Amino acid sequence: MSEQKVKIALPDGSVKVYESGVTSHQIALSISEGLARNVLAAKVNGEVWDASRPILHDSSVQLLTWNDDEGKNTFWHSSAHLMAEALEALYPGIKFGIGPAVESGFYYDVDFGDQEFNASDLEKVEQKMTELARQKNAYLRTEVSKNEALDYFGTKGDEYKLELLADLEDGSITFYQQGGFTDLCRGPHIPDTGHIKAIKLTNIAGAYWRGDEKRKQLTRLYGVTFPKKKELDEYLALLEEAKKRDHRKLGRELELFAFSEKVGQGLPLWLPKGTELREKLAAFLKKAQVKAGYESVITPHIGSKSLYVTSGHYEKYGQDSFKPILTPNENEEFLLKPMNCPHHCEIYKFKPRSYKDLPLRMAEFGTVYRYEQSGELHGLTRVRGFTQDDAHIFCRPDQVNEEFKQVIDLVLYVFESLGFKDFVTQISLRDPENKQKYIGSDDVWEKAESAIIEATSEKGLKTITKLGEAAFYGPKLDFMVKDALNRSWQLGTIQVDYNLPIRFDLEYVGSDNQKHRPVMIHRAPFGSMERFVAILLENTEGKFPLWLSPLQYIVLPISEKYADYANEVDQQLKEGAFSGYVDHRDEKIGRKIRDAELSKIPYMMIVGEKEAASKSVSIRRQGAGDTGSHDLGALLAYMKHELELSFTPDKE
RNA sequence: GCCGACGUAGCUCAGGGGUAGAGCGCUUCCUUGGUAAGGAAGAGGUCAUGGGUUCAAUUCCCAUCGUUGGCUCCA
Repeated sequence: MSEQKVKIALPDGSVKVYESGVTSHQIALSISEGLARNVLAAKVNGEVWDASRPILHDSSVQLLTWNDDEGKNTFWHSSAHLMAEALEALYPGIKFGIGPAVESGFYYDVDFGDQEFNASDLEKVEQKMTELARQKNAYLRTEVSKNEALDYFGTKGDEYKLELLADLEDGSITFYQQGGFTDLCRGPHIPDTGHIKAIKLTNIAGAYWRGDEKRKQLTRLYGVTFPKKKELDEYLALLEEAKKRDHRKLGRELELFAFSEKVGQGLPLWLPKGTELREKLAAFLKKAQVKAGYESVITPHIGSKSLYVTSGHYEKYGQDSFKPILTPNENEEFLLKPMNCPHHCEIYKFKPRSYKDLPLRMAEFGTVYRYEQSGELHGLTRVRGFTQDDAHIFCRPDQVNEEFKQVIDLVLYVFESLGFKDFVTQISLRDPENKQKYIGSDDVWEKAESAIIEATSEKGLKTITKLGEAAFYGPKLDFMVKDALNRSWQLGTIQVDYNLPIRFDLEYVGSDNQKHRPVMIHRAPFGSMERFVAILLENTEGKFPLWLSPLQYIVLPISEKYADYANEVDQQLKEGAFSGYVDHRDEKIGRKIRDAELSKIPYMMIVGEKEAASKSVSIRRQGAGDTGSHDLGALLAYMKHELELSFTPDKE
């Protein structure tokens, strides 16, 4: 093999020979001109490279375009540089933090110094970006020494880049330059700014430098760009669509829940229909829990401060939580409960436990109160008073694995029954750099973490792992679901805890007649009723299956003449345990149908002369239009059948 | 908590230094209509709250409260 040739393996399995030093762009060009125009970067031996970077050795090459996630990523990262260039041109002397691509778009953190910048200036920046993009400036990669780099940003006076440089090793530092802007960056980048055809700067926000709230807050500018104007329009249309699924809007429209300034921030009021929905969800889970061997308990909303001193909650959160409530004369301190586990531990201690009693599975829809920072409150997803579908499993160490796997099954059953298909399972571990955030010894943490890792892998779950996301008393397996705007929320959670049993001195008598320490598994398949309902709303747009829908039917008489028959139908449905009502308004049928459709009621039953005469109803399913006339008795049987099916996943 | 934006009728929103408007909803009347909006009339607002500037503030300024997009946090 000559030194001058390289073998390039392409994803289709073909291998082609090129001159050494060939670029991905040239490879693309050898395939087709159109492809070459669209190539943004290339994956060379698994690493994303600039399309213009010479390939010197035999390699596998995957050309990346806008249709590849990595292509998009590169595109947006380059767009961040373009935005920085525009900003520097408009606001000389500003300093830059970091500017990465994110899930949909990019941002750059900027220190504007004394210069004013607000949302209304974004348009100006967009225009400048468009102007610079049209210049089709190439993104040029240069390798620099650490000293050169320090010198450049020292002269420029950008302390943020200097700080970033401090952590980098000499010999691995690259600059990228396009037009008049040079940035410290490991790349890769798209060939030139000309690819960026549609630009939208979406919002600005404060963001702490290096995510540290003790450090300076920079201005973060978010944006998104596309290679075609049409794609930007589609993206904006998608955002508009997402607004329709906003649970706060749906909660108001469907009269599910509300907030009142007078009651207080983050304290939801459940309206009758929302309560109906929530109670149906709770009943669904309770039924599954009875099958899985859980027992229900009820504990008070407050507990003596000493309970939380024992659990460690007071030490970890006492400063940031609602202050203790005092008895009037004795000044005894009570806390609003932030978690149910301490109460459940006390139930465990009610009497001596034998190894034969375990596992003990204690479930409670327990309402808890936490002082969440005001800036964090968000609709029903982040509130200060909420109800967990909580349970604690007290078991022997040899039972942890089996119990944990059974809980995974329960969570999967719940998710499946409610139609959540796109969820991510996340193993949330302790931050090894920051152990003082947690209680307990390394030894028990290792046991708990490996218990989770083993059980999830035995279940064959595809997981991601995040450090620093554990609870203070133990690691978790979290089930994350996205909202309408693609933001991830933790719903289900399962936690292994060796610590609270020690703190509460929980024991059981083993077969050896010795005292042993049980292990606790904390778990909540919904997470909280509030957040679960919120995410369910965003995922279903409020179009609930029959069994969940707060209103299951509405009877629509053609005119007031058929009111009696409508009432008769209503009565029979009520006797069949369905919830709904008759729309007796003095409106035309078209109007009644429209309103019922918009209220997302699953069954609309239209009754008029024909139906009254034949004891039938004309059925319209929400979203599906007229489905013809049906005998009332047969309909009731069908609806009951539909309910049965709903509780078994994988129907239809 | 921090940075930014916003707060006008039940809802969605327009307006703007001289004490307010639309559509929907609501009430009443007419209409008795067959599968996504029938017609008419009417009621409804201390323009979030508190200060300041001004002859005059809902409008401008400040603060507070609330909402919201992020950041940080999240038992």
